[in-house]
Amino acid sequence: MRFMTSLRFIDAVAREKSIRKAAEKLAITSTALNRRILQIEEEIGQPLFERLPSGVRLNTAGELFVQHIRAQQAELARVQSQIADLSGIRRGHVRVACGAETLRYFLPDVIAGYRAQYDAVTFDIRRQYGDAAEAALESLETDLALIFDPIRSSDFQTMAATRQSVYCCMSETHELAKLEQIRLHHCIDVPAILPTALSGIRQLLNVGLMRRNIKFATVIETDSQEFIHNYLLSEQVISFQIPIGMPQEMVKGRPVNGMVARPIDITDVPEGTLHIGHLRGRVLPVAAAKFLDSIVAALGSRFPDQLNQ
Amino acid sequence: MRFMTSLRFIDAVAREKSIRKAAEKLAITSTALNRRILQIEEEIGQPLFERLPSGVRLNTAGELFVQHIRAQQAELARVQSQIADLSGIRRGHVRVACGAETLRYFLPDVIAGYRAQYDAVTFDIRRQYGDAAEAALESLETDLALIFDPIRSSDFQTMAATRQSVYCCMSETHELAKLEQIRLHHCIDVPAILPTALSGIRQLLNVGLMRRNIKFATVIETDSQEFIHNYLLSEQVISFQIPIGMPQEMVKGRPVNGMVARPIDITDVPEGTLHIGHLRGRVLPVAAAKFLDSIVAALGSRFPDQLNQ
DNA sequence: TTATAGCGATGCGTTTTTTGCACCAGCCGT
DNA sequence: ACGGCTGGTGCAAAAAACGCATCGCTATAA
Repeated sequence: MRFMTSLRFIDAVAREKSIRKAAEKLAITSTALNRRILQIEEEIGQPLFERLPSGVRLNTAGELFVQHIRAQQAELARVQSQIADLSGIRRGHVRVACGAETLRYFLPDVIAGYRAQYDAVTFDIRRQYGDAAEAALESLETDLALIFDPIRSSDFQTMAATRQSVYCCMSETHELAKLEQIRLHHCIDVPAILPTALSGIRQLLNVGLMRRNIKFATVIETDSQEFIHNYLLSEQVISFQIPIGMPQEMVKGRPVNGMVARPIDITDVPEGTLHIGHLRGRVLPVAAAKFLDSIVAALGSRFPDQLNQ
Repeated sequence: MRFMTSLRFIDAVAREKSIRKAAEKLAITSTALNRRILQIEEEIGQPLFERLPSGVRLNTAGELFVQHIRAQQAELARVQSQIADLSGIRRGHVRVACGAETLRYFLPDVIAGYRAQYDAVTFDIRRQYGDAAEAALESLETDLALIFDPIRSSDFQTMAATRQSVYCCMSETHELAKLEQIRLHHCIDVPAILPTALSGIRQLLNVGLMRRNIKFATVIETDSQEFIHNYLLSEQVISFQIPIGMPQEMVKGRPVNGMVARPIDITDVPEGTLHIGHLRGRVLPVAAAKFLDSIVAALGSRFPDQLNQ
């Protein structure tokens, strides 16, 4: 969009906090970028950036203006999506921020189903922890967020939510696999591989550990679900997951690829809530809104009991 | 604002429904304008205008896009106003649509008082009947509207309102001036000069006339309050006005410049309501918001009893 | 029917704007 | 004091926007 160029440039400089760095990313020279900024500042009537020896920084006016730019970009995307929508072929781009839990099975399924119907829609999927996802919503970098507890910002508007209890995952040959249900005290001194402290699952576990005054024998802490998944097959360790992060067969207690899941007593580890939503007050582009519908529908068919809307 | 040029151009073409006419207004050639439009259409990916032999007309996509442009312009104005505001000197531009009633004494007073404090704020005052004023709000051509009954659109958000009863105005030598209060039947066969049927006052009068089955001896119908005002001194006719359209002395019954006002019994002609407000859901520019405060304050001091907020 | 006037679209030469290169001045950490 | 970084500026080249003349089309009038 030609007429957005100068605005995009300002946004880029605000993000990079440096004209030269932004220029590099934008594939133009710093002089051209510099002059565009000076021109806009002149039109506004006052500077938008503070000039520091090490770069630039938004001043208050710039803060306001950049906020406007981002809102404007999101609005334009929405209108474009709306326009594309009425030509029959649904086009568009949907940006989703989500935790690792939904990334493995749930989102690929939903997206594949959606794209089977509307293949002109493209996606941008970012794995982000709750607070970062909320920040991305507010800066309009993303349209939708799937956040597993907790929600901090009041600007997050939940469109659907489902209660999820924590399961213990392990090789089917693991000792604990013989139990139908796991209590936390079973896990004492059992080697465990845990997600990082930012993860919602980890925070729920911490609640239980604090309550029972138990410590895990944490052998590995990682933010990679991929790694956890693979490591379970290599060593007799336990890990933790919520139903949406597992194949449906596995939730039912049956082994999948040599691994099984056993529910943890919810008196030990409380349930958490997976929230699906967007920035409060925002009108989503058509494609994003329809995709949100798909997510809600998929959630409803997977967890018919726990769904809150 | 440089980056808004193409968007302004499209807005202009949409309004003029003709590229050549719009080009003339914008002081460029039709070819330049035509090419800008073709370029934007290409970027959008589909035409925004239908080409007719007699000009152009927005198609559905164009409708959506122009709507976005106008919202964007209003937003930009708001942000600019907000930015100017934090530099201390309050700058800005306020656009007001109002009926003739408030145009004579009320608005000049309020604006003069406001500008005494903030002389960098400029105004655009348009006299418009209620429905046109509401349309101007919706197309974002105006920020505030002062509408004397009735309000039709649910998109009008009333920020203050005051009840106004109709007065009969005439030369102080007129026979009816001897009465303290006028009943409609007093006016039978008395030559009268009336505002047009679109005026709120006229509509209230019509209610009374219908109810009592009375007809005025309408000698002149005009939309010019100026004319009415001057004509009252030239011939023994009556006219009608609401308190906000008269000097405060006159409302109290005392003659001003050889003219007097007498209240009409409200059982004959019902009271009307003067609404002050803006488009629902809109965030006003700082200057407009502050000016709205001024209006509400002025209304409160003039009509302390009837003010509703 | 032809003639005409008005509309948007297009080719081409000209003007204006934007860009890139080279360089300057200022600040910081070494 | 110095090298390396920052944003800002003069000048020439490249790119975009513009205006003129003209085309094809359609509706209206003669």
